[in-house]
Amino acid sequence: MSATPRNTSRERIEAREASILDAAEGIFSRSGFDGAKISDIARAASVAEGTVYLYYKNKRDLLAGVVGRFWSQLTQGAEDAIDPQADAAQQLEQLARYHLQSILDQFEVVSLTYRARPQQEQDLDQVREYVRVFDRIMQRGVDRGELPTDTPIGQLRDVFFGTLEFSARTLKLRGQAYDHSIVTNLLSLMLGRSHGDAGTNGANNPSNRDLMQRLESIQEHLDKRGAW
Amino acid sequence: MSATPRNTSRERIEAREASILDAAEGIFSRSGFDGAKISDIARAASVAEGTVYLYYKNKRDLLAGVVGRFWSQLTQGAEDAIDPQADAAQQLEQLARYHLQSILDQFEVVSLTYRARPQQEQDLDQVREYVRVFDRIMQRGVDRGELPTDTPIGQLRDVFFGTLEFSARTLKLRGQAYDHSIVTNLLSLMLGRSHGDAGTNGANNPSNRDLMQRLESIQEHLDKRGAW
DNA sequence: TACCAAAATGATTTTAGTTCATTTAAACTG
DNA sequence: CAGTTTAAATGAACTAAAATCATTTTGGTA
Repeated sequence: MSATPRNTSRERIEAREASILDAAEGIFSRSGFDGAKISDIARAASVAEGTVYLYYKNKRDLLAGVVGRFWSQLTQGAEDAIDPQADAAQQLEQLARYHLQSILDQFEVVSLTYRARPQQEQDLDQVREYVRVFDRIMQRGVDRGELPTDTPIGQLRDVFFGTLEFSARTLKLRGQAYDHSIVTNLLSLMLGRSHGDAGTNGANNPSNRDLMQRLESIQEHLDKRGAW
Repeated sequence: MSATPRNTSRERIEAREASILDAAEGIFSRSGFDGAKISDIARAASVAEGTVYLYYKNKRDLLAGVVGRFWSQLTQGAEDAIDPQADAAQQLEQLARYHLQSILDQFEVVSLTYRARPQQEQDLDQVREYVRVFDRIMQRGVDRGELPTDTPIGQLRDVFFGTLEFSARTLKLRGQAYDHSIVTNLLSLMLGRSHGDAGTNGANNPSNRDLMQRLESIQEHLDKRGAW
């Protein structure tokens, strides 16, 4: 036996790292960064305190590991949640629902993201990768002609994620649960009106597009429910 | 003389408290919460370490003081930046410009806000007060008929502040400065194309307004019946 | 079985937040 | 103004927790 031991060994090590991450995620989420003690995390992971430092060079780094894994998993989940056949608007709605639901479910971990930050920029790599899911949807929409060619993807990205995150905070603060109207309203803002530089007020009437979009979404909902 | 000594005494104490806050703001901004040492802050404020604890019961509380002062000052500045005579759209633009500029200028302090959070909710009082500046503008706009009566102020608040904050992060990340197009695009999203410096706001097509109002009343009707 | 290298351990060291007995300064009184 | 009281400030000492490292254990290999 030559390959198997190497494998099992690596598997064992990876399992141990994962169990440390799991423990850290739990303790960090429950107690926050400052409140979490390495000794608690070590105990929860069933390892000695020193062992934690074999895998992560300090507490910050451990937090970065937890946060990084969260965003990686979020990227994976987002790609699963999006129907490749759907058009840009539908995909955007799928992403928005998935995103809002996820950050509500794991609000504490999301909050921890902002602690990992200040200097170390490479901690954000997984966040950047996640954000690219949005960019791809938008770019594809532009390429297919479903969105205007001058769509400011970069700015809309901040509208999209910024709004969803602040909405999630508001919901948490008020002890409220997922609210689909947030997604619907956000999408109608983003897609319902034409964008581009302010000042060049339109040749086409955006209000009409807005109304039409709204009507269609209402009809769609009612059709599904057989409400007529 | 009875009043004067009391006064000077209080002034001296307030000055000392302010100098501790100034020192803390500087050190926290430069080193982050974890990196900042009380000993550094005390030295920067020219007081002994123990003195810091006469004014703030612990490091967290000191951070809350720094963050709270920032938001209070932001509220004051916002009220100064807004022309009471202007209409809702103009005031919103003034607030947006002021807000984006301020959080860019003091990005590190804003970031620290999210560390003060987890449990102690009353730390957010000053943030809530600041947010009310937005709410008042919007409510006044609705009351004056400049905005639709069913304007979802609460949701737009998250769009407004969420977008601006994420935009600021993006700018910081890319080392870019204040970009006015962010504000104009955000406002045209929030208020529709009727906003803008070109002034071609067309005095609101009345038939569209009628249509929209009709739509909203349909939606309201369906909402009551739980048809969604 | 013996050996080696990698992994794990936890007692020890280090660091930084917090406390508190003491000192210093300010305010009040007769 | 001297004496007394009260408040403010100090920094050495204490404490908790992060990080280190000499030692032990484990697992694979010959």
